[in-house]
This record gives sequence, C-alpha cells and structure tokens, in this order.
Amino acid sequence: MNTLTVHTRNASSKRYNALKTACESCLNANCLINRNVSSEQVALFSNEKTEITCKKGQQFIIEGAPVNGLFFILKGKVKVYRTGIHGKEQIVRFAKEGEIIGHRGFGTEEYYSIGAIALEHTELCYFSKDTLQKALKSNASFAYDLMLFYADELNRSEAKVKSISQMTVRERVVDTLLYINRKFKDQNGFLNLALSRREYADYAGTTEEQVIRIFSSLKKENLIHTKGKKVGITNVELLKREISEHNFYLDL
DNA sequence: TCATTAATCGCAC
DNA sequence: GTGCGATTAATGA
Repeated sequence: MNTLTVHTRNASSKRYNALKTACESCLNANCLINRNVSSEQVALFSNEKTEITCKKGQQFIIEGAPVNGLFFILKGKVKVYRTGIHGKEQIVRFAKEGEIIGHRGFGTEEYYSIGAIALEHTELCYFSKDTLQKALKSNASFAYDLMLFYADELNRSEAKVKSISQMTVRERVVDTLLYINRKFKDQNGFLNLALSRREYADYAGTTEEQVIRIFSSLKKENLIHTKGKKVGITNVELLKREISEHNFYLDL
C-alpha cells in the first residue's frame, strides 16, 4: 500500500482563520512583536498565531501542562500564580496588554510551573515555540527586547523574595498596592484593576484577614480609600514613605 | 427578589 | 500574626 503521508499544511487556508486582529493591523504598541518586527515580517506572524479569548475567571494555563508556545496578551489582564502547600496560591505577577505569559520553560521541553487566569475579558495571541524560535534567531532586536523582559522579570522576582522574607505584612501589602498602582495606574481615583482581598493576600504572601485589617488601618490613616471591591490610593507619596523608611522600597 | 459570594470583625490561640 | 466562625454587604441569576 502507499504509505505516503500527505501533510495538508495549507498556508493559504490558515489566513482565513477568522483572526479578529491580524498582527499587521494590531494597535497594541506594547507588543514585543509589533515593536521589533518589520512590517514585511509581521504578516508571517499573523499566519502562525492562534487567537484565544478568555472570559473573566477562565484559566488558560494549567500548572503541569506541557509548554508548546507563548501567550501574548492582546487585551485584558491576567494573574499568574503557582500553587503552594495546602493548596494556597501564590500570585507571581499580574500582567496586562503587551506582556508575555508562559515564558518560563521556553526553549526547553518543559512543563508549565505556573497557572494563569484571566481577571477580566482577555484576548490572547498564541504562538508556537517554533515560530518564535525562528523569529528570535533572525531578528536581533526582537531577541534583545525579549532578553530585557527576562532580565526585568528576574530582577522583580528577586526583589519579591526579599520583600517576602524581610518586610512586615503591612509593608508587603503597601508594596502590593504600589505595584498595582505602578502597573495599572488608577482611574477615577481607584486602581484600574479589580482584585479581591484574597488576591491581594495571595500576592503579598499573607492572608485575606490581614489584608482587610491593614486596609482598614490604612483607611483610618487616610492613605487609601475603598468602595466595595475597588481600592484607591489617596496619597501615593505618603504610602511610598511607609516602606521607604525601611529602605526596602523597590521601584519596580 | 432570593441565593451566592465576598468583606468585615471579634475572639481564641 | 494566624485561623475560625458569625455577621453584614455586595453581586449575580
């Protein structure tokens, strides 16, 4: 019998993969691809990518699943976490549009050591490792930018080890608030990211109750204000002083 | 509106 | 500082 296997890999049909946002017309200026890849090359990326939309609360990376590629956030916000002992989740970072998710384990045939959940309606662009490896090898500025991203991640990760081991719970909560503020800014006086008290706790490495207690004492000191789930920083400078006094302030 | 889920608070350890 | 449970507020079906 004829054992010839026919690979029906048809590039032209891929083009009609119902992409809502092709790379060449993407407006996301933070995207590493958009920043570094020339317009002729961008079209190639579009052909290879898969778009995924996630509802709020939907998990798109499962801990332990094999790594096949990388996610870029086109729109939305996500949390990246690791499950610790007693099933407690430790939030590693929060990410917004233009950022990369699932980069650990990239380059090696590994499994995800992290999970990722959408915090709001999120659109993701997914690229296979092959596609990205090809692009990185042929595009130095792209590779360099990605390296900067890795370096920054490592720096932040090390800073986090320090904060968790040396800062008090109160300082860690304040640090978390400042981090969210730096990253997501505020909108109408409230942080532009709705997190539950539990999520603040999971990032700061403490418990929900502690976060509530610290929030209420910070409120009494007029440093922050809350309205239901929303939290706003009343005076960023004063809040910064809370931790700069201890010389643990990290402007990351 | 009723049912869930989240936020608080008090209290013991 | 932490953990549990009761109460209250907020949110969603």
